[in-house]
Amino acid sequence: VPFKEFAQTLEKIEDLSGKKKIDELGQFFTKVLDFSPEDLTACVYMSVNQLGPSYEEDLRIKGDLGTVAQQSRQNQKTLIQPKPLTIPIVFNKLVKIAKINGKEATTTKISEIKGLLSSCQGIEARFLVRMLAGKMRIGLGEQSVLSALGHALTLAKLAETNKKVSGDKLDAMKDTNVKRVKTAYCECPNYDLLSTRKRKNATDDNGVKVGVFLFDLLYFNGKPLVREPLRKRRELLRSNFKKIDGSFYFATSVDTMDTDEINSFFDEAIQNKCEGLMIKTLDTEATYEISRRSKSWLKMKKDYVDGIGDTLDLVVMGAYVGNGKRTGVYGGYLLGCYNPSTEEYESVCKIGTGFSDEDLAEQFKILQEKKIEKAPMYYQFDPTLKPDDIFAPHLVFEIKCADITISPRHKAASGLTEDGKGISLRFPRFLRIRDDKNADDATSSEQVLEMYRSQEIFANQKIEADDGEEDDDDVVGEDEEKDEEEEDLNKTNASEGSSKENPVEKKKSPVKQSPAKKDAEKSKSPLKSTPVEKKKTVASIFSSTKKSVKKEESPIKKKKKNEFSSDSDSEDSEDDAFAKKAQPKKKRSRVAIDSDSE
DNA sequence: TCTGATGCGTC
DNA sequence: GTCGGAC
DNA sequence: GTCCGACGACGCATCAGA
Repeated sequence: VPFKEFAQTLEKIEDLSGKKKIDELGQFFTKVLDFSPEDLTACVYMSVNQLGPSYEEDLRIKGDLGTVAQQSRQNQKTLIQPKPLTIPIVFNKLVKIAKINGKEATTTKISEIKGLLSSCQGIEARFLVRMLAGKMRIGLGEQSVLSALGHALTLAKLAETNKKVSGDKLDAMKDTNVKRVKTAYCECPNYDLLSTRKRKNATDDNGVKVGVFLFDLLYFNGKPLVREPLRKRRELLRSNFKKIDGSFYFATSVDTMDTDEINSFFDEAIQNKCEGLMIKTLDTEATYEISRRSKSWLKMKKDYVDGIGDTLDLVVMGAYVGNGKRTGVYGGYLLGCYNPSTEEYESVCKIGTGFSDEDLAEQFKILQEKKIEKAPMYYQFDPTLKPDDIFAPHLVFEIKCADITISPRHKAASGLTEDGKGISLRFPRFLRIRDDKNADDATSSEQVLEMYRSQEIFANQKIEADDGEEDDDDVVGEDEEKDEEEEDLNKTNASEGSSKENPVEKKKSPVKQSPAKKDAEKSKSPLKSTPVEKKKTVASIFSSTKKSVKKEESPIKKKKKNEFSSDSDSEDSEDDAFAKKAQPKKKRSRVAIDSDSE
């Protein structure tokens, strides 16, 4: 298969929308199957920008090679046209490059890449560069590639048997084959967890005890269990494996249909330092599907509830230029809290999500007038966080986060802690601009520290209380108290003023969906007492104890905030880079050939 | 050989 | 991990 | 409801450079 064909397909896909992307790729795969089926594997991998199954040894091209690739592009004199590239040539070359290591590895890789690039013609270079940069940006990912494969198999089969089928029938056949492909994909035991992740010092001498909490069984004695309902998988898990104190446990769980029980269990989980619960159906739609969100696996976390969870008002110290669909506006910001005693702003976190396109456009405009030459003395941040643009303290963002953590990079409250370590936020997201606050009204360093501490105290109080007992039952009873805890949660909210424009706190459900199965039934589950209308579904709740281990997640649609947003200005930055001159400081360009799931 | 920076994976 | 946008 | 691609903190392993 000529590489050019592939590149042209990618180009088309980029311009198409919706299902047409899948059709296009499906047709390409069909052609491949027809002409040189042996190339199909490489084609599939390259479509998802991988060099092999992820359980195999790391086949990732490292170093800042994406930029190298871009830059070396301009130096191509292209005097003679080398012979055309093919899929296997490119694929094998990339694998080879990825495997180079040892002394001079980077230099060798660079020259190999230059070589490959100079063989490129026309459109080929663009996609090669994108592959090296780790971002294909054609709006087509793993799920769509699987669908395309299903389509291709259908078409190939039909061609082979010389059958003709009409529209609806064809679509139905495609659907079945897509399903087959996806099921097979789930059943192949090539999950990441099977690859031995090399950790040099597995014995953790930080005093932190580490344990594995088993919660599912997908493959046993050579048989995939993916199509079995959770109840059965769990039964097999529990009857065939043994708990080992200190290392292997079964995830703590409760089987119930009662939302009060769920709420109690949730509270308990939080007190035990868990992030929350996974709520799963035991029997209905309870098979296992990877890489997917569904209603039969729901995540319940405290920070999903409006008005609960940590909220801070932080000053925009600087911003970073946006990439991809954020080109032309800022893609993220550096935020800080205010330390009144030193009159300094100390970085707390960067922020890059929660914005609508409209938000970003508006902010870009506002901030142009606040730009200053260089970071003032009273801005405290790690050099590695240096923003592309720096602003005078002015704009204040309200931010929500899941947790407050000690940070190796950020400076917040670093003058107030014993060890001089700073504080940062886990999973920060933008809520809105606080027009009503000046920069020095922002959350103070002291408040940030206070929030961190009360979070710790909160988590500790229960642990101390029942220290010594339980801690390792696989089925946990329910809790009793819970009201005082919610108060504590509220206390950590630093945006007192919020209520101003938010007289009525719309409480959002703390439940979101997760990967696994698809449609089940409707279920809404407010944290506060209100019982839930449920059909016959049984909920099974998982959580781990103490220093928890967690997995799985997913979002449920929020409310719509602004129904509208100005057109997104996606631009092709590397193409621009070709046209112009070497992109001067394209910091942080990722250079893996990757995609983080198999 | 050591160390600081950073790639890349986890959440 | 979170989130918004397009379909 | 799905899928995709913007973006977060942080820790380990690795590599360039001393």
